[in-house]
Amino acid sequence: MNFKIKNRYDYNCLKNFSKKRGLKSSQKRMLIIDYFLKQDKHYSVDELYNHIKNKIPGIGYSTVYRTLKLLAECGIASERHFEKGFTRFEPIHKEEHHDHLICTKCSAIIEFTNQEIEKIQRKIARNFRFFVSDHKLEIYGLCSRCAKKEKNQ
Amino acid sequence: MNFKIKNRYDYNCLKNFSKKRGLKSSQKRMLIIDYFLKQDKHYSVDELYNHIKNKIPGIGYSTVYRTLKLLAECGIASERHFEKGFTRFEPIHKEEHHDHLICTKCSAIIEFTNQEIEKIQRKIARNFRFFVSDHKLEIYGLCSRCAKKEKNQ
DNA sequence: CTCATTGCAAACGATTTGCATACCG
DNA sequence: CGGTATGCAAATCGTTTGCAATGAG
Repeated sequence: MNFKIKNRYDYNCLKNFSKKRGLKSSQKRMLIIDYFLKQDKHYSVDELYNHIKNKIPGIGYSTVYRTLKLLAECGIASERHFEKGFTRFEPIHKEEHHDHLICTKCSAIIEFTNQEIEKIQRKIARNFRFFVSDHKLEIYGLCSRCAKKEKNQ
Repeated sequence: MNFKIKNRYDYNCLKNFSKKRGLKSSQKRMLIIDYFLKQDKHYSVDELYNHIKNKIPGIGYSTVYRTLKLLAECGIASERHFEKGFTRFEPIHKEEHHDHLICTKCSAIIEFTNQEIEKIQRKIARNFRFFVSDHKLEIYGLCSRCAKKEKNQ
């Protein structure tokens, strides 16, 4: 098949995971993964499904759902529970951890990285003899655009 | 009625909010709020309902649910979406913001506060011209007890 | 051929709501 | 009395799963 995952790391992850689990490959799944990784956004299953159903005719909701879960399981994507009552998936870029600014008005999501915070978090964890596996920093508020609109009213 | 909310601040919040919305007070609601604030834990609706149904005979799930939503709306409690697919509510103590260490094994939740982090967050927000209203820092991993167990196996 | 993948519809669990009744002011 | 609060059951929403048909190795 011609559908290659751009990132070598992700590709190996998936390959190893598939082997371990005895999974087969499939055209549809690869197309979804390809699209998801290329877009590099914070998709809910619903959003991704709606974006993709034109591009992959006859695709089912469960397939998108199952593919995202799969990516989460093999560590290529991570599940996030921002504000509302549903899950968003985002590609993980192993190189560096990032955190989020989330606009409560327009739902824009801005990513940022900050080494100081990483450092402090490690310090805090040490204090509590806590063995860190992951962390999430989410800053909620208004993005510059929405803040401006708010002011002008 | 004899059921007073200990914290003056919370009490005023609720009073103002009720006035604005034309709400009446009710014995059951006050009992729930009282219990919730006194316990000061991270309850899911389900947990709180189960703890409280012995203490308040005939109490309904929706009442607990509606009361927690109400507290969230008037700013006395905040809704958190930790790991799993349900919501937890925690009392907000206006005095100082705190964050969480969450054990992925036993679900223990440890609270902590750290001024440095607050400072850095404000700095980051400024960089993005982001108007912060709230933030959440969650560190996931193993608490000391679970980490020890893990090691011994 | 064997077994994984898929689409569909139906199950599920958490949350939310409609409605008749109970309660508050 | 007029309108809010409550309990119950039923609706809703996102997520999961069973199953028969399809696809991959």
